[in-house]
Amino acid sequence: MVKEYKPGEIEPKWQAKWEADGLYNADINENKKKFYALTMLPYPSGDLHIGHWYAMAPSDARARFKRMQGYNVLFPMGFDAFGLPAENAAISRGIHPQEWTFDNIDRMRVQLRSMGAMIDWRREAVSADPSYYKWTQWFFIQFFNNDLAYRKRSPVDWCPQCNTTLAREQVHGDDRHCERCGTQVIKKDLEQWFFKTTKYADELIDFSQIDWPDRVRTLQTNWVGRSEGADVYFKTEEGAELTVFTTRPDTLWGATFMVLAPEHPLVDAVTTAEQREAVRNYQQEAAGKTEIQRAAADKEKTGVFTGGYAINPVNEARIPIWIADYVMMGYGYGAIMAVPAHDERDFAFARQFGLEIIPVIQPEGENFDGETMAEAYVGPGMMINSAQFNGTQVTDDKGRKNPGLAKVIDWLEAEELGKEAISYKLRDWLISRQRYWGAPIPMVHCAECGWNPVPEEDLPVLLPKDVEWLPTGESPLKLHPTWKETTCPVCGEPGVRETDTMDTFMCSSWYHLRYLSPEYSDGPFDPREYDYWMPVDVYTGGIEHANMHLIYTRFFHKALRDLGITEGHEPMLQLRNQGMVLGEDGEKMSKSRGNVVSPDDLVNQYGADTVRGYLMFFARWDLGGPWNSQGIAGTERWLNRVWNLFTEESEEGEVSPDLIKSVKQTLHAALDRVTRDYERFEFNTIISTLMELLNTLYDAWREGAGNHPEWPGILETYLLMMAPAVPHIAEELWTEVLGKPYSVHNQQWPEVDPELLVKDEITLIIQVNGKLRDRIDVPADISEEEAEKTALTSPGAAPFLEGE
RNA sequence: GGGGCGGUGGCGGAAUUGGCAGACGCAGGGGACUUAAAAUCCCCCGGGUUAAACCGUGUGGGUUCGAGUCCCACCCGCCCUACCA
Repeated sequence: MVKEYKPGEIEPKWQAKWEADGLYNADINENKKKFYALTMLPYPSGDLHIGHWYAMAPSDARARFKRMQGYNVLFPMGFDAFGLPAENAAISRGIHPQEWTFDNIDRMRVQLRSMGAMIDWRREAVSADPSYYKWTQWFFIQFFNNDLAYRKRSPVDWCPQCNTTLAREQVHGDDRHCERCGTQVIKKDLEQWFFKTTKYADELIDFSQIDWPDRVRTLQTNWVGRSEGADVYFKTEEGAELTVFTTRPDTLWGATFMVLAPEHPLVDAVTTAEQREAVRNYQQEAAGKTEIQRAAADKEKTGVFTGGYAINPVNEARIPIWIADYVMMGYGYGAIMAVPAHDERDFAFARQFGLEIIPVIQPEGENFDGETMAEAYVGPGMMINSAQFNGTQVTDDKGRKNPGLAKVIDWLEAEELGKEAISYKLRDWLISRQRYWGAPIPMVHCAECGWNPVPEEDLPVLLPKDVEWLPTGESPLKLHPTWKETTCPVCGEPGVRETDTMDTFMCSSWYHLRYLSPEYSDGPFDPREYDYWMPVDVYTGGIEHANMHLIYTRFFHKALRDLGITEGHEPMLQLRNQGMVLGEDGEKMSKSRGNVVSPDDLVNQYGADTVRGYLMFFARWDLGGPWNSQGIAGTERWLNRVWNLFTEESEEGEVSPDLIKSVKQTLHAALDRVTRDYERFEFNTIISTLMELLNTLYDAWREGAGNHPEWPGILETYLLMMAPAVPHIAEELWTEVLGKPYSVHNQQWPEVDPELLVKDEITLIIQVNGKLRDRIDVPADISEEEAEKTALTSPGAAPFLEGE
């Protein structure tokens, strides 16, 4: 009955059967524990990439493992279908974005099916579908009605290539480039829609309820950038209020000048006639160069004196006001008190322009002199030159945890000169995009009534199909002759639609909810499904979204919770990130480099199971690494050998009970390890353990173990252990070769027999002074004295024991 | 400047968390089978030695009977972030 292993035949066969049987349909079942395994949905950019497989296939294997453990597992899939590449294709190739997108989705669905994943396709959701974006718009309106969305004019990042604004998170690198096209962004002053993500800043850095990687927690914590300190109310000499934020209120007495961001609104007022020209020039220079050079790392400090003065509220000192581009309008108040003695940047600035330096913190054994200090002192010490606070000790701690700081803050509050304050780097989320292929922002502007949301019964606000594509890349929505004309939902007079669309991260912030009930029309999701499936138990995907999608979706959930739409504080309990598959040359895969590995070709050549197995095996999943096209042969050989072991006639011979026992011990040790490794996302050692175990089984089989009555049971357990990783071959061998009832994927994950984990013989490792001298097999229940005696008399160790 | 991750054979990587370093696989070498090749199977595969000793997990110290693993100091690579007051 020797059949050849032909993945090209068995894989499509089982995929079709599983689908026809609805094997992986996940329905509410109150008698079973649910498990929501979510993997990040792809953007339909063309073909499925090996990176998609790398992310999804091991996630699928783990979801299957959970299913075999008895969970009711939901493993859905969908498409993040709005976005700029579709529009670029439209401009360059004259294809409508919708056509381009949905054609790609059709192709990717086929490719995804070839993976043999346990996707419940009934739950597929596509964000560009009107039945989906209706609810994206609905969420916008909920936010607007509850003071979480607002419109504001502000300087925003603008990509001249993509012709749109970007969220702060989408601007990368030293040179402030657009994350998509790499073009340097410029600042534009525009009226845009924002979400109040900052309202949740503190909650977003609280990870106490979720099991997320340290790396992501750190990234998000840094991104939110919480600083504790105080606001201090300075005044200009003319009496205008000029508040600053500082983390070091203890150094207030050492403030010898003040620096405003060049764009600060008070600059004009404080600038004197003599300085006006210099200030203007500097402002223009700063605005022109913007971000690019302002961010340059080791840049020399530049700045201009305004001619104006501020009064330090703690000692009435009259200090000069400068403007300099090292102070950013976007953080704090865009104004700082400069304490050159205790801040490196202020120190550099003071030395550059010959400004006064007054030390106010002194560690023991030091005697600072502002004239001669070589660098700013930022450590702890005792307050000096600080009036009634002289002698107060300040530590390294931040905020009120630092007793010295707390004392100063209390005093500032008592005297009404300032107050405790917390500042964040996190900005509100800018969601307006000047693009066509996105969910229209469902707002109407009326000269009388201002901005108002489209009534719920008029949702969705549909994208018009008949649009013209201009090579300038300007949004065709804005240029459409009639689309924006409507009536004001409040007064009924003519109104104008918002022609901007929403950032696609808005769509992906809630797709895990749409999966629950993609057909549901009474709300964004069916509450019954929500109650059963949410929260997501494990979320897998790339780490590149740490400061974007993964912050947005947490914000979204918390905001919806406060609106009574969702429950619980977090959408995803556990997060695990895979690494990246690089090209064979060690570089990032790209068409231009010609180092792209196509999963379709690999599936044609080796079959999906081999590709899945190799993706789990070839690197640590969380690290990834360069593709090695030779290495896949090892996985191919493994599956061939598995096939042969199951299909070849047994060798002649009797086998000893000892051998069978030792095989079973190896089997259960492997089972123990594979079970543990699935829990830990350590996929590479799952495959290597299975390979190792196969080698053991083959050796035993050659000695005649195949004739032993326990042999079939051993093979069954081996198949069950393989099933999550390589589902097709496991099914074929289970159903067709072993003749067991369909389906292997409905079987229980085997239990480890603890008795088989106990070895009856162990190898005694004999070390003398830490060096290996001998190894002797002894019974596992050997007594301590016996072991000691064996060790001391061992032939290997004896020569090294002389003279001890 | 700040933060994170990492450094183990020719390569990807193991090492049950302080106890046999290099599992498993790739590549390589040798052999069997074959007219031949492929496939398959067997053996070898860190350095060193006839064999041992000995050396060996980025470097230098330390703790320990014993360190890839813990502590201190440093070097290198990659990624993120950045004049954040």
